[in-house]
Parts: sequence; C-alpha cells; structure tokens
Amino acid sequence: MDTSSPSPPPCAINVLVVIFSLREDTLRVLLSANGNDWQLPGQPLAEAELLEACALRAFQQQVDSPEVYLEQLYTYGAINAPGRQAVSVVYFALLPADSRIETAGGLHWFRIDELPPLRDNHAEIVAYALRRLRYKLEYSAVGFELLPEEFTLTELQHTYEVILGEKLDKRNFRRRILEAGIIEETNRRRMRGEGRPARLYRYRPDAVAEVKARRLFP
Amino acid sequence: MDTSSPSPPPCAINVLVVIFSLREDTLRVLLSANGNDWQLPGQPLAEAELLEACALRAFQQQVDSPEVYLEQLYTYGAINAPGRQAVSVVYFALLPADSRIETAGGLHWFRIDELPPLRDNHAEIVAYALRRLRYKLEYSAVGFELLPEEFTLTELQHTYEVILGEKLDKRNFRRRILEAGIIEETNRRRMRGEGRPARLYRYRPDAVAEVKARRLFP
DNA sequence: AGAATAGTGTCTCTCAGACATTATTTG
DNA sequence: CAAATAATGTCTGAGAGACACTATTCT
Repeated sequence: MDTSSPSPPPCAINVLVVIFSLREDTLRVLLSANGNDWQLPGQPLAEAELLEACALRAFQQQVDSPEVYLEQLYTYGAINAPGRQAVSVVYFALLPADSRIETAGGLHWFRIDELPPLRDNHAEIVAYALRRLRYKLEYSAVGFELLPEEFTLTELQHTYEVILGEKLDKRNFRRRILEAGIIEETNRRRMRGEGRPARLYRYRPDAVAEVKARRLFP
Repeated sequence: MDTSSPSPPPCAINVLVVIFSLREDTLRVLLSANGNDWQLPGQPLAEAELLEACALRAFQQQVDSPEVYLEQLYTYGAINAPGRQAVSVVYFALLPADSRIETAGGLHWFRIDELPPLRDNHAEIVAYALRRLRYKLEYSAVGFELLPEEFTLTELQHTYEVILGEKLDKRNFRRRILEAGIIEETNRRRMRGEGRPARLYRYRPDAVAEVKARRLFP
C-alpha cells in the first residue's frame, strides 16, 4: 500500500484551540466573533508545520502570553467540505487565572454555561473539551495550569470547585493534597488585608502527577 | 479570521489503524509488509469522507470482519512531508480473540513485545496505542471487545492478565466483576473435555461501564 | 480413583468521607 | 476585642488485597 497519493485532492487542515481560564470566579472559554455567531480561534496548518506549533500560533494570535498548557483533544472530519478532504485538529489550552493578558479585538470570555450560538460543530467541541477537562482533573495535576505559580490552598480548592461544579470539604481537601506530595510550601504568605494571611504553595512539577485510576476489574 | 483558505497547499490526510487481538495467548498487532520493513494498515482520506468511515475502510481492506470496535487515538503531524500539509489520524481497533478472520496477503500478527522494524513513526504509534489500551482497560469495559460474545470467567481473567501483563487473584477478580453487574450468566456451559465445565457469561452492553477514576484531589 | 479445571468466603488494613474548633491577623 | 479568614484531627464505613479448600466432570 502506498500512503503518499500521487495527486492529492484539494484539502484543508485546520487547527482549533479551546482556551479555558478562570475569570470572575467562573470557568470561561475564549471565543472570537464571526458575523452573527462565534467561533473557536483557529489557524490553517502551514506547510510542513507541526500540529502543536500551529495550535500555539492560533493561541498566540489571540492572546499575548508566551507560555501555555496545550493538549491535543480530538480530530473532527470537517463538515461542510463536499468534494475535498478536510479535518479540524482540536487542542485545548489552559491559561492561569490571574494572567493579565491582551486579547485581540472581537474576542470575549464566555461562561461555559452561557455560550452564544457557535459556528459549525464548535458547540459540540467545547462540550467535549469541558468533559475532558473535568475528567482529567480527577486523575492528573492539570488543575495547576489554571493557577498562578504561587497560590493558597483556599484558591486551589476554589479552582477545583469551580471546574467540578461542586463543593469540597476543606479538611479532606487539604489532607489529601498535602499527602499527595504534589505541592510544596513557600515561605511567603498572601495578605488580603482582612483575616489571617494564608501560606502560599507552589506546584512541584517533578512530582509524579498521574495517579493510577481505580480499576473496574481487579 | 477566515479558516477556509482560498488556495490550500498540497496536502495528504491519511488514516492509520492499530489492530489489536489476542492470538495464541498473547496480545498482537496486525502489520502489513512494506519493502524491508512493516507498517500499520492505512488509507488516504477520500473526498468528503468521515474519519471513522475511512478507518473502517482501512480495517476492512485487511480483515474480513463486518463489525469491529474502533476508537480515535491521536493525530500526528506527518513527518517526511516538506512543502505540504500532512497528517496521520490514528485509530485503534479491537478484534475478538476467536474470530477466524481472513487476512489479506503480506500481513502478520506480531506479538507486541516482538515488533519488527516499522516505517516512519509507526513504532511510537503502536507504543502509545498499547499504553492507551492498558489504561482504558482500567476504567472502562473495553476488554470485552477482545472476547467472543460468550466467555468463561477464566477466559475473561486471562484476557486481563495478558493485556496488563500481570497475574490476578481468581477470587478477587470474580467477586469484583460480578459485583460490578457488568456481565450476566447464560445457561450454557463450555465443555473442554477435561475437568469441570465452566459457565458461560455474556457482557451486558446496557451496563454503565465507565467507572469514575479515583480523584487525585477530593 | 485420579486428573483437571471451576467455583467459593473471610479477615485485615487502607483510605474516603463526615464533621467543629482553634489560631492568626487587621481595624 | 470583634471580624475575617486560615489551619488543624478523629471516627466510621467501604472496599481492595491476601489467602486455601471444595465441587464437578472426564477417563
């Protein structure tokens, strides 16, 4: 079998990015205006370009931030492409909560429970990305990507609560996260002016962050 | 932003399939000969074709089987494609153990621990597919896709042991899988000629098969 | 009767989850 | 000293894992 077809049909490979961040105490997605509806930021794949590089390009076209957590989500056979090949490779990106970023014009952070009409199958894509984010939160340390480098335990717990959409017990949360050895104390504290200052913690990237899922069968 | 570029560059979208099955008490992958080395079965995406349809086509070109479990794995920016766009969308397929299938010429079932030299990045792809299969086995009911419709508990346990590469306790295995309510008894038994005949069980596709992973944090 | 395989129950220990009070800081 | 937020420990119940013997069929 020869996988390099001699004369390939007309084709479009696009890379889309679902950008999540915590803003105003809610989980939000960055969308760009497109006529009457909205769409995910995206870029056509350039010649000989790596997929992740293209995703980063699509991200940085909208957001002025040098670093970002990017992960490939899924590839959709593009709809509305009769007579040619077409796919959308989708990535999701996580942006720290306090990052004061510049966003290009025509962009808006939408609450994930108040999305506007979206073009093509982008609503389906956002829904799937959210499911994956929630799921991933349960077995990996991906939640730290939504926080600044130093954070208090209360802030961390709050992040989890917002994404999972449920309240968590403060003592159990602290016990488990400290036992997991995944964060470390700093000597700094955060003064908010009122009440006792909270100790700041830092994520330990060297910690083994994936936990084995509980097996369905032995 | 306009995602439909006016004149797209030359392009190739290929779909590859990693086909797993249990043969001769080991987990194996189906590979096709390609000159001096071997490769994953694959097909170029046809015009306006769905990705999963293309994966099924690539599968059925090699294996005469009407039904198969297919799942999208990952999309790789194609290497060796200077001056054009190219991607490989990879699926993995699970084939029941006893299926007496016809395989086209130039194909071979390789043990996953004795792979031959593979073209391009196909070795990396197989390694990743195996990791995903093992991981998925732990939180979903994907293991049943590797078994015939009716099976004994010993066969089921054996399947898990082969894929996970470890021995499991018989009593714990049975207790947990029966408590999970994911399989049901049939009235039939399997006579192997020697020893006590084993009861046959059947997978209940209506059972909720995904189990929540244990959270890393509360 | 013997060989081969199927089938079954208990105990222990770890860990998740529920729960209320004390400690530190500012105004 | 009052208000605000941070920090801390115990008990209970569920479930994972270790472990050995009895039951059924065939020759």
